[in-house]
Amino acid sequence: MQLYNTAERRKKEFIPVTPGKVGMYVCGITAYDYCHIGHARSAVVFDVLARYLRHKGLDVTFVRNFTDVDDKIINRANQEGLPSHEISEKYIVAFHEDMGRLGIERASVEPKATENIPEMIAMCETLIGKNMAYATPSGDVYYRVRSFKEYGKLSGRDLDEMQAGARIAPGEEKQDPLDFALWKGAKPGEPAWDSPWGKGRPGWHIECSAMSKKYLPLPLDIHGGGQDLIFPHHENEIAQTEGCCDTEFARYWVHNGFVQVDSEKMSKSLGNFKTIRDILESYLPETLRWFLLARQYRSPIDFTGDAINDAEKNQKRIYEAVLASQIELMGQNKRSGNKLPEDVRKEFDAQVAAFGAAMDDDLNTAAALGHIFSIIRLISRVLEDKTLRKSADTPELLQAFEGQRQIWDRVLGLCGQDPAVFLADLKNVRLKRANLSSADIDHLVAKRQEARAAKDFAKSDALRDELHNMGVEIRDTPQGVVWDLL
RNA sequence: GGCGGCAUAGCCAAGUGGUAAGGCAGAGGUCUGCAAAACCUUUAUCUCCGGUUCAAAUCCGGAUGCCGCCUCCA
Repeated sequence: MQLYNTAERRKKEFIPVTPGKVGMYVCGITAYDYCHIGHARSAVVFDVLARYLRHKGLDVTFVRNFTDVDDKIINRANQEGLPSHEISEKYIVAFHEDMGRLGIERASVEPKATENIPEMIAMCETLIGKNMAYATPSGDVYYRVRSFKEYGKLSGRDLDEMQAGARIAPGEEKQDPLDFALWKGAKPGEPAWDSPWGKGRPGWHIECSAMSKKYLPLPLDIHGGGQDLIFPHHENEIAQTEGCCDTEFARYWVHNGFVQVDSEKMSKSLGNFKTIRDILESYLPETLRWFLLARQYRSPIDFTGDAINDAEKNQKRIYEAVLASQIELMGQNKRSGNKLPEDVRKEFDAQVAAFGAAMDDDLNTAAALGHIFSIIRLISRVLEDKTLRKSADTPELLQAFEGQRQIWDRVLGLCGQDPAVFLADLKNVRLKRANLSSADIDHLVAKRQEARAAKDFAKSDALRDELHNMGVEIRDTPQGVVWDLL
């Protein structure tokens, strides 16, 4: 498959270092708040990448860390008057809850920074020994950026141009404005660990270098994260790991694009943060997942009411088709001797192939979803046509469809639920959103049925209009009346 | 100021050299007491200008607009 490598700014064939095995490291969260939709995107993207590589038969070791010691956590702890580890533990639990609902599989290893302090200290010592880092009198350790010749290669930056804008903040003891902290001497009240430089805590960047090196062989096949991490975080990781180990750090740098909300960047100041749990008050988890996969992972995506509603409509139609197909398969309908037209099966196979080609092309889930829809439409067409539906080989086609559905579930985490359950859940969440009750609607529907039975169409149509104004659509089917939300 | 990205129909969104996937919305049709749902049919020359090529949405140059990173951030 082709994968876009940020370091080279192009797609290239993905070839693991060790045939058949993939080592993948993705920067996880700093646990100081509930996860927002941006975290959800990153998690979904790399979840799908891992699932797809496994689907292709590769043995994937997926490491996703937790940063559980950091300024933001300490600030939060001070605000709430709690120890910092209680804050990080709380939000790690919340992370697992939220991501579990979104169908994110657990990583192979989920290390916490605080459980790998000795490895971080060891890396700092090695770098100091190589004269690539230095300790200061107050117990900080800084990386000497000028000592790493290739600094800037991932993000395409030039040290001399960066120099101009860089400054040393008051209180810092850097030898060069561009140097960054590997280890921070402890301030009173902060969590701290013993080190050769006194009590302190690790800098953010060294965590990922130490944990990736500990749990995976170098070079990593894939290192992932959000686009914002390219600089400085990933650039610094490269400097640390390559400076320390004299080996290439990662073969493929994969970065997901940002999520915007109503065309604006999510930020605390704008107050437009959308947490996963907020969204899941009003939408099903799989709908959010569909929304996030409906665009290529590198593009920015805009979270809007229309966009998430679109995702919901799409899923509804697909699950309805799945339901119809399963009913047909379980039924004992008499089969005619006719075969399906050749082009039906041809089209099915072509769309299945196109799905795989899309996934192989830098995980193009947006195109892949398009092909799912083409298959859905084909299946619906067969089920809609009385002759095609009864064809001798229709069950065979529907079985093949079922097989694909299972692949979509396994690879994308979509379309895998029992359709009746999904559609019932969907109806409930939409009722909740519309602030309507099922019982009230049933009552009006029953009244309309009475009028219809009495052939009082004026009254029955009036009731239907009333329901329509409430946002409820009536459908008269051979099996009786059903209603649905608009 | 430095680095990078994007610009495709009313909306969302694929497509990196050979004459524009898919979805939503819209239009027409089948079905229906009338509807609805479903199904069928249908809706674009790709921001602008110039260049390369037999051939460009796709490559190159320029213009305009939007966005991200450069400080914590998925």
